[in-house]
Amino acid sequence: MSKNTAGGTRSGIREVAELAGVGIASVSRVLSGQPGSSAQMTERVMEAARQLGYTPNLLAQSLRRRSSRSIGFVCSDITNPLLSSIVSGAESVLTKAGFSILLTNSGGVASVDAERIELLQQRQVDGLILLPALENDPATLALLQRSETPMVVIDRSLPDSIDAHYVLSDHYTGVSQAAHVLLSAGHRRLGLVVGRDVRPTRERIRAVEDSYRAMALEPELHIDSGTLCAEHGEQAMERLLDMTPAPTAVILGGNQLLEGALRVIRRRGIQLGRDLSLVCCDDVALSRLFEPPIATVMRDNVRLGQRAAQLLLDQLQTPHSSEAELLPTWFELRASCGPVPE
Amino acid sequence: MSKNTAGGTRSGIREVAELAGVGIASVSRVLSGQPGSSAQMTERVMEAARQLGYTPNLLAQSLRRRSSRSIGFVCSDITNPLLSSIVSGAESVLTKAGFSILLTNSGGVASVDAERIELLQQRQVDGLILLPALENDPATLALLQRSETPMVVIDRSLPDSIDAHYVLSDHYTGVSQAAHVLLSAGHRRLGLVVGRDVRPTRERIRAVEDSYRAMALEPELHIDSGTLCAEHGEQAMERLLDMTPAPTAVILGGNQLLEGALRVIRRRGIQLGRDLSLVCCDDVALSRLFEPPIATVMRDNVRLGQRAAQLLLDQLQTPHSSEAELLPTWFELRASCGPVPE
DNA sequence: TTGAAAGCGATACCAA
DNA sequence: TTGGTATCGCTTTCAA
Repeated sequence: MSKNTAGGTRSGIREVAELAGVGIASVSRVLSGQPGSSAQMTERVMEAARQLGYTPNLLAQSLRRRSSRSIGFVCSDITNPLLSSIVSGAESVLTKAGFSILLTNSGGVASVDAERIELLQQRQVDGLILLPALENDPATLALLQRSETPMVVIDRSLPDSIDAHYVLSDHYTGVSQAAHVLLSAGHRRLGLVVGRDVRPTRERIRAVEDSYRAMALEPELHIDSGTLCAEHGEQAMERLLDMTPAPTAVILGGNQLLEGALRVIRRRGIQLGRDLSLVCCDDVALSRLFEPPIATVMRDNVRLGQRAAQLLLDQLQTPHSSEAELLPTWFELRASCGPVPE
Repeated sequence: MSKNTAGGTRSGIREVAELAGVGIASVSRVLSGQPGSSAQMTERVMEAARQLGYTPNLLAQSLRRRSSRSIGFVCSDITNPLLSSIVSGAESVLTKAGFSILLTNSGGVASVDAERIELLQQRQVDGLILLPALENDPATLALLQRSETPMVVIDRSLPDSIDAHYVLSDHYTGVSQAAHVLLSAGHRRLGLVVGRDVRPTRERIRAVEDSYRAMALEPELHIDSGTLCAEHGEQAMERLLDMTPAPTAVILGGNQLLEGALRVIRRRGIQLGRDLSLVCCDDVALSRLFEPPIATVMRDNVRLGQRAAQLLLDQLQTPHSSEAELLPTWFELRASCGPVPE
C-alpha cells in the first residue's frame, strides 16, 4: 500500500551529497567516522543524511571494503539445545563486535556441510564457525584446505593440513569423573552410548576405558554407537538392557539420547538409581527435576560459543597460527546413580 | 600457512573471461544460466571457470541485482526451544529456495529489536521474519512503518498501518480445551501465568475467561503476568500457592515457566494431579516422561517457521496485501491434571 | 580539508 | 550469439 510515499527510492550517498551541496567522498568520510572533516562539513552532511533518512548500503560497503563484517555458522541442527546455546553465545559476542551471523543447518549430512560452507564463502563471510558432522568428509576437507577464510571449529579435530582454530570441550575429564564414581560404587559392567566417530565420542570412550585401568579393572564396557538422537537412545538402551548379563550402569554420550533412554526405562518399569544407574552427557531441561534427578556431565555451552566467536575475532584482527582452547566439563552426581543392584 | 599457493587471489569473472578468451558479459551469461549462449561458448566458459576454481562473489551479484537472496530473522532468544524450532523450520524452507538466513537475538529488549531490524535492512535483506518482544514499541513500529521490506510476523499482531503478513498460533483453541477440562473436573479457582501483553497472552486470557462463561461460571481467575522465564515461573507459582484460597489448577502460558514452577512444586512436596493440576503451554523436552506427565497445549513449532518462510517467499514472488495464517494448537491431557483436592 | 575519479565484482542494455 | 560499457552504492587514493 504505502509504497513510494515518503522517500521514494531508498536514498543513496549521492543524494546526501547533493542535498548537502558537497562531494560524495566527504559524505563517506563523515558518515563512516573518519577523521579529517571540518566541523561545518560534518554538520551539513549529518543534517542532510538525517533529512533523507539515509542509511548506508552494507552490500556496497562490504564489496568495496572487501570485508562483509559477517560470519557464517554451520551446525547440524539448531533445534538441539546444545547447539542453540552455542549459537546464542557466539551471536552475542559477534553482534557486540558489529558482525552479523549467517546461520545454516546441515542436518548432520556431511556433504551438506560442504555445500553450505561454499555458499557462505561466496557470500564473502569474514570468518566461519563450524561444527561439522564428520571429521573426515573428503569434500568438506578439500574445501577447507584450499579455503583462506579464518575459521574456528567446535568440538571436532580436523587434520593438521587445515588451518583452523579450535574450541574443544574437555569431555575426558567429565566422563572420567562419572566413570570413577560408577566404578567406585562397585559397577563393573558399563554401557556407553555414543555418536559417530568424532572427537567427543573418542574422548568419552577413552575416558571410560582409562577409568577401568586406573582402578586396575578389566574393562567390561559395551559401546553402542549411532547418531545421538532420541531414537538411537531408545534402541541402544533396549540393546544394552537385553544383554545377559546387562550393564548395571549406562552413560549416555549426548543430551538427545536421554529422552529415548527414559522411554525404555519407563516402559520396563526400571527404577533409576536402584535397578540401573544412569549418567547423561550435556544438560537437558528438567533433567534435574526428574525423579530421580539425572546425573550429568555438564559444560557451559554458551561459553563455548562465546569463546569460539572471540577466537575468531582475535584471528580476524591479528592472524596467528592454529591454536586450540580447551573448556571444562564436570560431573554432577545425582540420584540416578546408585549402588549395584542385588 | 598455505596462503597464496594455488589460485592466489580469489579469481573474479574477468580472469575467467580472459582465460576463456571471451567477453566478460558472456561469462556472466553462462555462469548465471541465462539462455542465449552457444554450446561452444558454454563449454569454454565452464572449463575456464573450473580451471580457476572460480566462485561468484554474491556480494557483487546482490548489489547489482538489487536482491541479496537473504532474509533476516529477529527473535528474542534462540535458546528457547520454541524459537529454535521455528528458526529451524524457516531455515529449511529458505535454504531450499536459495536464501540465506541472517539470525539475530534481541534478548527480548524492544529497543534492540529496532536496531537489529535496521541493521538487517542495511544489509539489504530481501525480507524479514520477526518475532518482536513487544507489539507497541514506538521505535520498532516507526521503523516498520516506513519500511518497504516484505515481512512476516510470527505470533504478534501489529497495527494495520504496518504492511506485514502474519503466521499466528490459535492459542485460543488449545487453552480453551485445557480450561474446559479443568472446569469440567470441578476446578473453580484457576491460576494463569502469562508473559507480556502480546497476542498469545491476550488469547490465553480470553480463552480461560470465555471458558468460565461458557459454563455459566463466575470467573475466579488469578492472572500473574511477567516475562515467561523460569524465574517468573517460580515466583508466580509461589504467589499463586500462597493465596488463600489458592487456585487448585494452574495454566502456564509458556514453556520456560515450567522449570521454575516445578521447582516450587518439588520444594513444597506437592503431588501434581492430586494436590494441584498443572497445564503447560508449549512442549518441553521430557515433560511427557515426567512423573506425572505434564498436560500440555501443543503446537507444531517447526511448521510455524516453515509457513512463515513460505509466506515470505510467496510475498517476494508476487506481492499481495497483508494476510494472516492461523495454525492450530491442541490440548494433550496428561496425568498432571486431576480432580479437585479434598 | 575537499572532491573528482578509479575501482570492488558482478549484471544488463545495446549495438555489432 | 557476442562483447563493450554503464551501473549498482560505496571507499579510497590523489591532486587541488
